[in-house]
Amino acid sequence: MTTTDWQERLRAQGYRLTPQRELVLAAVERLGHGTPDEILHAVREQSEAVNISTIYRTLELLESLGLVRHTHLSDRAPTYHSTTGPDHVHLKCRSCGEVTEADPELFAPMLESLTVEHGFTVDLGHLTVFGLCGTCGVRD
Amino acid sequence: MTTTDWQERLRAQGYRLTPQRELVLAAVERLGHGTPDEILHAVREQSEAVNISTIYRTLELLESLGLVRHTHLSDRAPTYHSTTGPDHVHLKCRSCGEVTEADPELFAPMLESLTVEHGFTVDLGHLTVFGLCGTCGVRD
DNA sequence: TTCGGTGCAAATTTTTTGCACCCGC
DNA sequence: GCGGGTGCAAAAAATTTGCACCGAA
Repeated sequence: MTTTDWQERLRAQGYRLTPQRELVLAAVERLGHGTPDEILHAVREQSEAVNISTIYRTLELLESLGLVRHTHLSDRAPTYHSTTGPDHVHLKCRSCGEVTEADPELFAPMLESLTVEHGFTVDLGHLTVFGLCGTCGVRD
Repeated sequence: MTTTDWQERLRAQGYRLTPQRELVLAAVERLGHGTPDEILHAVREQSEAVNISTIYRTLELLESLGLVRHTHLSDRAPTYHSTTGPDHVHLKCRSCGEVTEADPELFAPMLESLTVEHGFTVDLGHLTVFGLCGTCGVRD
């Protein structure tokens, strides 16, 4: 593979392209979504270790470049996911822990209402909706 | 004030009514919403200190009783709020940090869509929507 | 009197920082 | 070679836990 767009963008802003940065981004894309610690382990499976501090620093950089984003899929840890592919909103089941991705289109009425009622512009990419999935939520 | 409903419910489940538990609940109601640390300081203003471990343990208990709930108003800390008063969804401005409360009614179409499309039952009380408030979001 | 609850301190867990050395450009 | 980037270890934060003592019922 030749130089990609993001790699050029990285350099255009004075940053350097390092193997660690490539590994972390690749790991996030492979995982779908993961916490810093999960990303660390994913990177290790693929190659030699990258230090956890570098994971944190790299995720911060990648997020500032818009290559990854984070949301909170658990009460305790930030979860990063790649911005490659279509936007989506995360649905997290409180019972089984399953994470599904919903079409942002479903949230259009909400965005409209919040704009009209509160002048509020929603950041859908960061949104995670907690609740019960179809399997866990069945009653009677 | 005489014995309230929650106090009886507490005892009905074998728990004891302690001054710490009353202080923590009062602090949460007074603050509107706050992190464990903010609640600790709020309690201290009102009376003698309560240990931070007790704050954590008490919030967990109060949440299991349904007297308080938590959501995530910042990337890092859980924020507790009392369930007294009407339900509401939190809107958090990424720019100025302001937190506003939105009418759950505005989210009805979203709840409906997620039920239909994913069989997903939303927990609105835990929801916090990030974005830009009317003041910060104005462009041009 | 009996346990559940609290304070305290130590242990964990998660994230951030300082700094010497390394390597991309 | 220069200056940003990384590894390492120590520092900070944020929670959790073990345990002896206290006090609500």
